[in-house]
Amino acid sequence: MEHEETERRPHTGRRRNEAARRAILDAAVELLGSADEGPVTIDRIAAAAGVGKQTIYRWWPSKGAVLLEALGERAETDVPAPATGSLGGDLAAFVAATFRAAGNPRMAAALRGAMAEAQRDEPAGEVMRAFIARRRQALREVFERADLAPGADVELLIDQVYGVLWYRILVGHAPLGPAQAAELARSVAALALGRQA
Amino acid sequence: MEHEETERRPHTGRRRNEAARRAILDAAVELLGSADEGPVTIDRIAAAAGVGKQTIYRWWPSKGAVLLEALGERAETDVPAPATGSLGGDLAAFVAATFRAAGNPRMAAALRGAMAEAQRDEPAGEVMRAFIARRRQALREVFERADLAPGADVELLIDQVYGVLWYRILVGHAPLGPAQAAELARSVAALALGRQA
Amino acid sequence: MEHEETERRPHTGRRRNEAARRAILDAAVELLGSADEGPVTIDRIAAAAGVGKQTIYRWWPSKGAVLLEALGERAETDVPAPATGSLGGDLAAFVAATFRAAGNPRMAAALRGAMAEAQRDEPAGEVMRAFIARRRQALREVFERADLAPGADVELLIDQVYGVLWYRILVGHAPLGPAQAAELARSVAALALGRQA
Amino acid sequence: MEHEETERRPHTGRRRNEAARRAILDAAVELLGSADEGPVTIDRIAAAAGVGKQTIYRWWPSKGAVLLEALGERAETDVPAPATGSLGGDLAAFVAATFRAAGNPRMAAALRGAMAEAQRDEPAGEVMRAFIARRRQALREVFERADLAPGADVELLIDQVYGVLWYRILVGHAPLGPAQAAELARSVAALALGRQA
DNA sequence: AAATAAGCGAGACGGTACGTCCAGTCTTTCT
DNA sequence: AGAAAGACTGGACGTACCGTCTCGCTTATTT
Repeated sequence: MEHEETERRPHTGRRRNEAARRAILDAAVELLGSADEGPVTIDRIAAAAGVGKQTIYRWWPSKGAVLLEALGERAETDVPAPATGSLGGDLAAFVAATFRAAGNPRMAAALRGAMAEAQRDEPAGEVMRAFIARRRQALREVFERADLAPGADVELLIDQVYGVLWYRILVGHAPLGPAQAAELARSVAALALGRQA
Repeated sequence: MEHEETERRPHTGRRRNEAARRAILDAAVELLGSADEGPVTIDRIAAAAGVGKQTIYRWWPSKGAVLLEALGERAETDVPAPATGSLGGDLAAFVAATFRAAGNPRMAAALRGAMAEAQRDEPAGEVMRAFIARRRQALREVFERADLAPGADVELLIDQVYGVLWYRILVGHAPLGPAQAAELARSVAALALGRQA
Repeated sequence: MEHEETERRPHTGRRRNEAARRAILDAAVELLGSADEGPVTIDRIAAAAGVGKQTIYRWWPSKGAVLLEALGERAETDVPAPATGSLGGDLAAFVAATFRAAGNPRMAAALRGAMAEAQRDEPAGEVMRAFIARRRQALREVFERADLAPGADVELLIDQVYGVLWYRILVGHAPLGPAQAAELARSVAALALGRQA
Repeated sequence: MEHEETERRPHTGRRRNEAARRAILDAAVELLGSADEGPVTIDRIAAAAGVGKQTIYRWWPSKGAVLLEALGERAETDVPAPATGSLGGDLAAFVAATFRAAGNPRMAAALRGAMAEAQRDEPAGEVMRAFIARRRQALREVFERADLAPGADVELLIDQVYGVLWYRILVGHAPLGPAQAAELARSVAALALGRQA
């Protein structure tokens, strides 16, 4: 945890806050991922980030909000928008990247903790909804590029992709591998295009 | 403990008080549902049930386990197995009943709380998996009565039904009304039968 | 307690099990003595005696009462009344025997626990006062056999013997050896006889 | 973490709240004294002091330690060191003040509870020994000012004063009035000076 | 011999207090 | 003025005992 952060952010007063903000988010993701070492507490995030607790509460309203913002940043970079030219291809690429990111055990643990937090903590719930909305928008754009069957309900299609993903993350009854991603993409593409799965 | 000394002394001492068990489960659902009055604590469940805390901990490993067992019982009675003669009809009936039960604000609050609990508490997670497995089995039987398209993946179909349901319960971005139930049922039936949605 | 309401129904049913009573008292002393293995609880006494808890509560009003009765029996046999012919000799013998009994680490632990119990539990307090009174009476007889100085206050002399003993048992700031016994006996004898210590 | 940076950083962070410390000790004595209203619990001390439980456990190892520290402070002020010029006078004054303080029913109840606590709780026992040692030292100074008989054992004399006191507090078989104090002082002075009582 | 009365070991029960842990806030000191 | 350190209130947690209350069984007395 306490690597030599020596040169930057030695703790001087004044507006040196951006480095602290980064350290907090990084520590949060780090701790969320390594779930075996006990629960993720604010004290532990602060200690890992080399930061006072008050510095966390200055910028985020609650523990859950920190965790979700940390995850949001991560997801953004892990799932780039694909453009293969066909809905089937785009969907396959998108779902595969999403499953790959979420299938990482540390990330899965983080998402589970974040979703649990969002159920209890209203500020965290808000951050979760924003996070979810951004992810849905990314997938929506995939569908909007395509020539969908008449009557296809894009919101339901999005729900079917993310619903299956979250359901599996939270319950853990099925793996999140490439094969599962492909099959889900195929199934949803069939619904979208009005063709046989 | 339970090695087979069967023949002698099958049980000594006072028996488990079934009335207390019922009171605990009922109080748990009751409190989970009325989430606005602060968090659901073991002390409050015990007080509401007129029971000592130890009596709860004697029979359940954690708070979450109590809540989930309570929910499991409730779900069992709220969603009877349908038999309309067609997959479309059965599925429509099943999903409608499920959405109706889960759409009840108290039940939804209870399910959200229980799923959150399951993420943090390993014993609760186990009970949640058992609960989920029972619900999946009920839906599986609906599919197994029908003449599915070759290559239809029943487990994925089940995931799509419950995935969408849980995703909406937990994120709250879409209602759980009869119209939504019907549309989801139609969509999954199309996948199952290999026909156009 | 259950005196003879004689005429009707002299006694039906199973009789009190004397072996159980003995086992309970023995287990109590045993556990009181071995203080290192955690606190002496009713459950542990019952288990050690091979007896149900109810059997203890049928015959004693509280935990403390059991412990004190157990100790009382023990003390009775450990300190026989001496008769050396002189107050100095009798007192020396009596105090020496008392110190020897109370100096046994197991016995000391038992006495400490019993006195603590007596402070919190009224029934135990009563048993303690009875126990104390019997011990005082034994010592009083030693003084009454002697030719005391005029104005010697026997009750105060008794207090000085047992006061020093209990004080040292409870606080543990000084040993309870033969030398200490002899010195205390000499000091009190001097007071009693109105001579120089 | 804590390598020897000794020289710098004498203390960071919020300081111990002295007002809270006082409130806790005062509440403890207050509750100990009014023993009729049920047992003295940590929760009740905390509530009466307007303090979180953790603040108590941060500074004292157990309930008994709190009670004893509270009593120690009280005793210090209740029994000032006398200086009448003679051992008999000093002793009479000291014992009278001590009996008066301990004879107060609230104080007596508090002392009984504290001694009981000290028997069960090792940390409390330690605090009790420190308390006892301070009281003994105060009395020892009375003796050391005087011209004692050769061979007088000061420690035994102290034991005889406090032994009788504690014995009567704990067993309750005799009052703690001025007459009793005077008689005890006279008796111990006689032993100390080697004269007739 | 059957009926009736306890006593018994086992162990679940309602309660109460314990001591621990975290969240989120407040305060002190250092830079 | 802003940050780290860390004490603060509050409140839930899960554990430990107490003393009571059944169970199913055994042992004695009465009919």
